[in-house]
This record gives sequence, structure tokens and C-alpha cells, in this order.
Amino acid sequence: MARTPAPGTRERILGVASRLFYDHGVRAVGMNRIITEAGTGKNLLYQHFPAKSDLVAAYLERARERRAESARRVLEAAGDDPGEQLVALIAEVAATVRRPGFRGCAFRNYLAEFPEDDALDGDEAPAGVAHAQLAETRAAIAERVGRLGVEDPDRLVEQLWLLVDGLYLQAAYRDRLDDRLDPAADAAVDLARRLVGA
Amino acid sequence: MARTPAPGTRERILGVASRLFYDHGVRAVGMNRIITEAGTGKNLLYQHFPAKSDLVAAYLERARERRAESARRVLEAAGDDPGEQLVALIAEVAATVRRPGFRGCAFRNYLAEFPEDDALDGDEAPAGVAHAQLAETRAAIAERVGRLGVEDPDRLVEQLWLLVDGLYLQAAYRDRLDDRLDPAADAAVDLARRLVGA
DNA sequence: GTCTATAAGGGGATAGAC
DNA sequence: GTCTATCCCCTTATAGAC
Repeated sequence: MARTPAPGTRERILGVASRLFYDHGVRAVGMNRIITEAGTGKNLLYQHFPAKSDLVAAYLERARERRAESARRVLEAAGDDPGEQLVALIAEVAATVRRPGFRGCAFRNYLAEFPEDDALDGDEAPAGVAHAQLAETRAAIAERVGRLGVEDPDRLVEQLWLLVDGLYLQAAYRDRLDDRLDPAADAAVDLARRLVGA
Repeated sequence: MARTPAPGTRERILGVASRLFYDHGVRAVGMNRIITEAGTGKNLLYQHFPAKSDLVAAYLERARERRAESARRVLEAAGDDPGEQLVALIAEVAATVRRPGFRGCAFRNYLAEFPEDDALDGDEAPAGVAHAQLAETRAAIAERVGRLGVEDPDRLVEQLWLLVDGLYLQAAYRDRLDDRLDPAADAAVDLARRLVGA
């Protein structure tokens, strides 16, 4: 009697967990709450995710896929010019940051929340996913900067990367009061444009 | 009031707690561990700090005083020129970020770790201290930018603030591997100099 | 009186069992 | 789904040492 395992269950659990982890932080959300809000049984959850860290890793992996897809679309729309692509990447971060309810970068937030997690367990651990995503994004920037043919590409990569980190960190704390992020987002795009000379 | 016994006890407890909170995160450090490493009794700690949140607030308050003192020295050494003062402020952050073991800004780390804490309890709550410190630092930058007489001072403030946040966030996650922060620190100072036109 | 050491209360965590 | 086991959290209370 192989009863069909209710398609979409894993996705539903992961969706609920992702929202909770992102909004309240990973440590602040217990498995109990995830089970309650997902309306599933405890057995089913632990069947799909044997431990909480597996669920966290899946949450980050899911965010990574979405970000990769988003970056792919942005780059495609920006054409072939590396300068335009770089500005488009920063502008996409700036647009994301503006969204109400945006609470910062999921990967950076996780790493900040778990300073001890050194990701020694490999790529399946949450910190491994986060590190991989950050390295990948940085490499994408470095590749475009390399094609730009500027005098000091490494320095430009650092500066653009500082802009990205600055936007994400401000999103993580500035919106808690009525502090709008729009000026910061505008300023970041403006600065990025100047830096790449576009 | 019990007459102040054993001078320095409060400072010793606070010193141990500060180091642990900063290195491992506030949530990850329990009162038990603080007591153990401070070599004090549990009763004594709760006599000085009735609740953990009081200890956390004192930790942030202590960090705030040190940062204020540091900023005062830096500004004094930079002379009266607002541009030089701004570069000196960024350079001081850059120098701090380089220090091995530096794990980011205590205030931003706290706010990132407790996204729920809205500091409704006023200035004695941890989030209140953090918010006050960040507002104060930002105001110090805005004041110098105002004296600079540039075309769009608000935008420049945002851009410098993005640099500061970028440096602090990178310090919070990049040093976990062998990723040196020196290039980012150099790039930030370089960019700050260009932005203020010095 | 001052401090340490230890136990215990009340809650919530992950995880497993039925 | 509920129920349990085990553990750690913050906090308080009690008992003992100098």
C-alpha cells in the first residue's frame, strides 16, 4: 500500500519555515511553531527534514535558487555591457531593499546569527550554503569588473561589494523605525554608476 | 542599599560578559557560562544585573562609551577640516575592522540578532542603546558633511553611511575563513576620500 | 555580612515514540 | 497528533564558607 506521499507537503513546510526563519530569525523559531503554522504532523516534518539544521539548509538553498533566478533575469535584461550589468545588479539589490518587510539578506543574516558555524560539515550545512551563495555573487561581480578593463579591478570589486553589504545591513536594522531606505538605495545606485563610469 | 562591597566586581562581570557576548552572540551565551568564566557566584551577578537584558544593555552601554571616546580622539587628531574629519572617521572604522578577532559592530550585531526587539522600553533597553549609538554616529557624519558645503549633502551622508555599514557587515562574516579584510578597508578609505573630495 | 555553591521552579528547545 | 524524554534556558531560593 504505497500511499502517495501527498505532493507539495515538503514545499509547504519549507515555505512556512522560510517565512518564519526570515522574519523572526532562525534561533527564535522553534520546530513546534513551524509544525503548528504548517498544519502538518510532527512525524511528517521530521520525515522530510531529519533535523532542524536540514530545514535551515533547505531554507537557504531555496533562497539561493530564487536569487540565482532573479540575477539571471536582471543580467539578461541589462544586455552585454559589463558596466550596465554591474549597475543593474546593484539596482536590483537597491530595489529589493526598498520592499516593505524586507529584513536583509537571508545568508548574511544567518551568518551573523551563528558566528560559531564554520561550515565544516561541507556544502549541506547552512553556513556552507550561505558561504557558497556569497562567493558566487561576488564572483559574478568580479567577472564583470574584469571585463570592464579598469585600472584597479580588485579595488572596484571591493567597493561595489561594500555597497551591497551596506545596503543589506541597513535593511536589517533601519526599517525598524520609520527610517525609509529609499535614500540609501538611491545613493547606492548613484554611487555604483559613478564607480563603473557609466 | 547594601554598601558597595568588593569594588570592581561589577566591572569584572561586565568585562567577561562583554567578551562572551561579542564573540559568540548574545543568545548563544547563557548566564551560567558568564558566572563560570567570571568566577563569581550566581547571586552576586543577579545583584548587580537583575536580568540578562540589564547585562546586555550594560554591555552595549560600555561599548558605546568606548566608541565615543575613540571618536573624540580621532576627531581631535584630524583637525578642524570637515573633510579630513570624515576621512578620519572612516579610516578609524577601517582600522578597527582590520583587527584580528574583530567580529563586527556590537550594536549592529545585536540588532541583527534580535529583529523583534523594538526598544519600546526606552533607553535602558539594549535596542534603545544600540539605536541611540547608531543615530549619534550618523549625526556626527551628517554634521561634518553639512559643513562641507557640497551640492547634495544628504546623498553623501547616505553613501558614507553605506561604507560604514558595508565594512561592519563584512567584518562580521568575511574573517571566518582566511578572507582578509585589508583590501576592503583600503578600498573604503580610498572611496571615502574621493567622495568628500579630499 | 559577603560571597560561593547548589538545587529547584517554570518554560521551551529538539527529537523520538506511540 | 499527542505524549514523552532529555536537555538547556533564565531566574530564584536555600544552604554553606570565609
